[in-house]
Amino acid sequence: MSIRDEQKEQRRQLIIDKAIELFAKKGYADTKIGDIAKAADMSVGLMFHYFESKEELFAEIVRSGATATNTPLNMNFENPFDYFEGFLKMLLKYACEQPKVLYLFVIMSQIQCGGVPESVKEIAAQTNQIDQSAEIIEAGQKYGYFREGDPYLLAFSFWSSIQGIMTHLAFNHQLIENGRIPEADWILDIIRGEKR
Amino acid sequence: MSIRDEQKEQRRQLIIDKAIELFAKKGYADTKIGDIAKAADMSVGLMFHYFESKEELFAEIVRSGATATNTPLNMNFENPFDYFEGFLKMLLKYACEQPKVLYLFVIMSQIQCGGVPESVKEIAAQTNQIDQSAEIIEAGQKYGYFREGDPYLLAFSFWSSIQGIMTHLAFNHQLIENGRIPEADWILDIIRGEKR
DNA sequence: TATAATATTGAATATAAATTCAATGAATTT
DNA sequence: AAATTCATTGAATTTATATTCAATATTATA
Repeated sequence: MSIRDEQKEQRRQLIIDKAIELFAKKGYADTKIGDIAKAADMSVGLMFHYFESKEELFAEIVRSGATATNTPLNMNFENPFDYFEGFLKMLLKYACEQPKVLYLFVIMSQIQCGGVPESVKEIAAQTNQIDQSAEIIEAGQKYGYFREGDPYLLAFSFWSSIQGIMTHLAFNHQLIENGRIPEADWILDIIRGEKR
Repeated sequence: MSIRDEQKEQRRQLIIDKAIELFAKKGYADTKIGDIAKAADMSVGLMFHYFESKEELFAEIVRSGATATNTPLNMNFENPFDYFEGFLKMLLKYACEQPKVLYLFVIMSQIQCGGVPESVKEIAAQTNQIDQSAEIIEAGQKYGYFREGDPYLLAFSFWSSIQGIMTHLAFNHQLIENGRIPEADWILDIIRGEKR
């Protein structure tokens, strides 16, 4: 790759990093291209040299967010409850090691909000954690791995709590600066069944 | 009140009702004045005869939402955990009796989203359930009424779950058409301490 | 019925933000 | 160093909506 290509790549990455921070803090609708340009210290017009549109920039971020929030999925588990337990632990570890992941998590949790283009909502819908979790919970309830109740609501509650933690950590960075991974086992009690 | 005043009031209420439904379904940013006008079967221009602006219409709805979601607060309780238990039960009963409350709940949960004017966020901030609950939880943890853990996160999780239920009910009306109030005691386990 | 007040419309205007573009500067290649 | 390609800017354009307004219809009051 030529020097110019490398610099272009770095510049793109700079824009993406600044955009991630702004989108996480203010949401898609309230983050103006001008805000991102200012944060990346360049003119508004130049943004369009690097990205086709605000929507496409956001879409790229959401794609990487979908990957990041699914990363812990590549793991083995004995039973479905252990799967959630392992997922949660890995997620927290991963997020604390790479604070950018925290921002991505916040962004992913905002996608169903107003002002977000339909095309981006579709990207996120493909990796919808809640629906996937609800299926696993429904199947596991028969064996007592999970408590009784509407599987969708249990999954929703579980993921909302994770998002709450992630958002909390994202904007209270001092909580993880010592490298300790926050305690969050209580989240598992939301779904825990009597066999667990 | 004159006939005209009454009709004006009814027309305002019609707009508000249609707007509540649309705001709940699509969010503030994605609901255009034209959408509301169409739903209320009137011209866009006429909307401004009844409401100063889209923002003011929304603000009025949010104000009524703040009242509605706080209504169950007027009650007695023995200890702080019972307070949450009673609140939850009353809320569910109230919401199922008046389905409009469900929409208001959905709207209240969207206010921190992007595209919502600052002035409206401030209205909602005044009745912030999470912060209020966090204080109660923190105080009650000393006596074992609530589980250990970050009080803010516990409160966040508790309220997220309630919002999940409310949203679920709002858009799956058949779940309450038989008049039965849905079972949701598991939400209390999120915050329950060993003394409860 | 005549007059005044209010309701309603559709077209014109305002606004804010994204996007395009022509011109310029800087770097790379020949 | 001349020519070519890419980076950058700031100003002009577009676009999508909210908002205003002059004109008209409807209803209430005298």
